[in-house]
Amino acid sequence: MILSTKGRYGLKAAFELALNYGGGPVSLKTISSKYNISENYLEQLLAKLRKQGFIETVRGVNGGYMLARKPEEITVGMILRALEGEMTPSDCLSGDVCTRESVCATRVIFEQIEKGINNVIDNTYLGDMVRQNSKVMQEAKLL
Amino acid sequence: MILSTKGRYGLKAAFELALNYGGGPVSLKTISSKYNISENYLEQLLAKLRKQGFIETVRGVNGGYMLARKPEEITVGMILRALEGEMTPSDCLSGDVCTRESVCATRVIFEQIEKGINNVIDNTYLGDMVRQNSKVMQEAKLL
DNA sequence: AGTATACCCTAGTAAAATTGTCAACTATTC
DNA sequence: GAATAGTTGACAATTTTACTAGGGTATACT
Repeated sequence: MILSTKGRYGLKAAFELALNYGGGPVSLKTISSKYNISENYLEQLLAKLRKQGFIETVRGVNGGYMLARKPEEITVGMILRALEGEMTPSDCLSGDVCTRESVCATRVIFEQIEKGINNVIDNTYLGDMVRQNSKVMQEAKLL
Repeated sequence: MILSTKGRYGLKAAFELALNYGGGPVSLKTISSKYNISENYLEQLLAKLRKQGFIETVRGVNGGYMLARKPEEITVGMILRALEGEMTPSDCLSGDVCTRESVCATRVIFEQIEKGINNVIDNTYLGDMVRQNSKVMQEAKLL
């Protein structure tokens, strides 16, 4: 599995906040019970997103989490990288040693895989996900 | 890191065998010293590739490993999957539970990431890597 | 003021994955 | 039969993952 629960849970939570964008804070309990994720664990993931400026919090009664920016300004890649670290298939792309000589050919592959992934996650915004979702929900209603 | 050393080392070894395709077996020692990989560890990776029919072995003096098929018939994806298992970003794509309702939107992303990766690894053959490599080596010579 | 709610932060931890190592064994060649 | 080379299974160190536990702090409401 390429993504750990960090990325998967965190993206779900971020999406939930995007769904509720503009409607006040959403509590941890609400999210964790809706997606069936451990409350304390999710809290740690959301803390990471907060420290990196993607979400804001309101403490106290009726408090909770909310996106710090518009859903149209946050990409899936930003969320995943904040939680999982850089999405690179090989450290040989992180500019270390690379003895060249034949290794190069595998390096090219790693670069292409990386591009393939980035192409998706850097071009999809939380706002896109919300739109996509409402479309799916509408279609479901027609059945 | 998306790929563990299994996939990275294994792909390098497979590439080395592709380079030597048609020229008799290559010993474990040769590969492991060239790429600076633990001999015993690489052995386990090559065993996986052998059990899945991608490489063949010759025991005894002058023995070693060789591709079981032409480099033009083996994709990077075959090698990576043999070593790493299915390349999926989320188990929700492996047809388990998926409670629907909003989760769907994240599922769509996971599918797209998967497609992005597969598009690269299933369309690149070891033969392509060999050609790419000889091109790079030629250019290097000109300098 | 007091209490309940909800986020904040740190530490610990069991299980799994990763990344190997070791050693005895079998097959082949010279 | 000695040297080379792959085969196999057991084991082990380290790291990561996925949590759990629990005390602290801010806010709202009565």
